[in-house]
Amino acid sequence: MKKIQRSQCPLANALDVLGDKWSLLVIRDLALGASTYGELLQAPEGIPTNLLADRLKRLQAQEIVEKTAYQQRPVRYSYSLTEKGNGLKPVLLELLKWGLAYVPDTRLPDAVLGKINLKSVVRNQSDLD
Amino acid sequence: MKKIQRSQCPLANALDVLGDKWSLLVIRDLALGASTYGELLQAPEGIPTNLLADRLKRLQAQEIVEKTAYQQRPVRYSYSLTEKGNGLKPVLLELLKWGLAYVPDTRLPDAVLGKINLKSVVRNQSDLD
DNA sequence: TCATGTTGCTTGCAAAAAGCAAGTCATAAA
DNA sequence: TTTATGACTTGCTTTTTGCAAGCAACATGA
Repeated sequence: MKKIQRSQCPLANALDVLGDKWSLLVIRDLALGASTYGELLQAPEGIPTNLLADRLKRLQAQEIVEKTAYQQRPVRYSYSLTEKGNGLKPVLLELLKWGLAYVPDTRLPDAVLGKINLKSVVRNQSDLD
Repeated sequence: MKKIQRSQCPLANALDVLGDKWSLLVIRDLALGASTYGELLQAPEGIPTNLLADRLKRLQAQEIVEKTAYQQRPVRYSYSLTEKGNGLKPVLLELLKWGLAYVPDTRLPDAVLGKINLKSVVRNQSDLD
């Protein structure tokens, strides 16, 4: 069932996993502290529930996201980024900076401003921690 | 027919433009020196010609790419990155570094190695190890 | 002049993915 | 017993993707 890779280019391979409109938004929300399925559904972009389920499966298969049951009866799950997932934070930050710089009518919500260190315009892995 | 934006998040807006499997690959090739339609078609990933035409149109509409006729009789066109398009290079670099660091069986072709600031790639790659 | 080739696309169509609404299942609380 | 919540799944329509062809404007060679 595994697809063969389009090329050995690391960028093409990254896009095979992340090249859609939702995956990086899910990763954004996990990076900003969301952890349950319900919280991820609350994102302002309104991801359809079947797509959220699909993306979480794919991201788990890629070991970018992990799922753990944090309680039993009733069982409740929490999602979080793996180390590989955390490795995407510099990507999120560069895309964010590009959007802010070049796409009109974009801004960071105040709630997010507190979590990101935009002063360090240089990429810094701990910016989104 | 301009779509309304999903949210004001700069990341979401960036993904509305770039969130697919081909756009950033086209931008990669332009950044690496490709300039004609035919050259862009030669990318190892094998982009279908109708999708290349579509992506070039969309990227021009977003002012990420510009098209100029560099000769008449016969008319020949060259594509290049605008300043907005060049602003995506840090994004390409971070995605590339992530792919190199975390996706198995990826590598940079020798032809590309000469064109990229290898120091920054290597330095950050070791940070991720 | 005619056949052939090259560049830069467009068109048609089947298959895959996205998007929307509704349904399901295991509890838990009222 | 009814209602509610979390975490999804299913069904169906619309949109996008991915081939394969086709086409127009020249250029070149016989």
